[in-house]
Amino acid sequence: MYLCVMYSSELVKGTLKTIVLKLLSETEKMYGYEITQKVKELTDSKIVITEGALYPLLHQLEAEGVVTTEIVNIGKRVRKYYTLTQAGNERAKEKLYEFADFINTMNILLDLKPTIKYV
Amino acid sequence: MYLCVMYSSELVKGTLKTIVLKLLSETEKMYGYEITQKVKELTDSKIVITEGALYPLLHQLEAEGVVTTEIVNIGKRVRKYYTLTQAGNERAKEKLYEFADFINTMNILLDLKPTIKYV
DNA sequence: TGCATATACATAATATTCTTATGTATCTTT
DNA sequence: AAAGATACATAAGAATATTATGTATATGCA
Repeated sequence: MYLCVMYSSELVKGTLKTIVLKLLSETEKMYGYEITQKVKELTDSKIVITEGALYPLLHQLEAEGVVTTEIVNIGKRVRKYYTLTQAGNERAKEKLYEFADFINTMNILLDLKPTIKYV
Repeated sequence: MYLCVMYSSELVKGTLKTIVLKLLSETEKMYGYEITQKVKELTDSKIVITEGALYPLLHQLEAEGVVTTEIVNIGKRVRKYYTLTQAGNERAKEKLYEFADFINTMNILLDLKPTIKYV
């Protein structure tokens, strides 16, 4: 038994679509399980996407024409790859811009200071 | 009729409690309507808190012992002031810290810069 | 070799949290 | 005098997530 420091679910809730679109926008094609693992890895398990949240979202994105799918057989198992459409790429950009703007507004509201990062 | 550029409701959803606690932590006491106006003002109407969301939250916070209330008569009208308890101040700090950390994680995940430092 | 864990999809029941609508009432501005 | 602002409150409904469940294959290890 170990302590997993995750964020309160409310916080993460509204950002799932943004996260998924961003990942798809830079990786050409990904499948559902891969997305969950990538997010887990990149966030050091601070954000964990559940399947019950992800799959319905992916289906919704497909219905909206934001992504197209491609089913690939891996041995006897099936993988469903998702690729952004052109409209999907636009959607991803919009979502990212909106989120960045939202963070700026929240910084003002909550009085958080950005720090300069020297790499 | 004018165009109000607000964020998608999903985004704002999870942050209401954090916003309210932050405002209360720096203003000693506030009433509901005042909170809605303050947020509207500070965010240039980009974030608008609805009463249907705020009042139930305030009642919940009171039930949890995070705030205490004080009813004040203004003429023939009634105002209900909310003040953070000591536990409420702790809660506010926690929520702010969590949000700052969350933003940092999202920045890494979405590849946005710079990072936010909560002091 | 068998059992646990990981991979990989999916959906249903439930919970949470918000929007929208409605209700009451007073105060202020035009 | 009417419209809009102030000030509270709650209920119905929508959206989006959690939790639980189901199916099936693949892999690691004891």
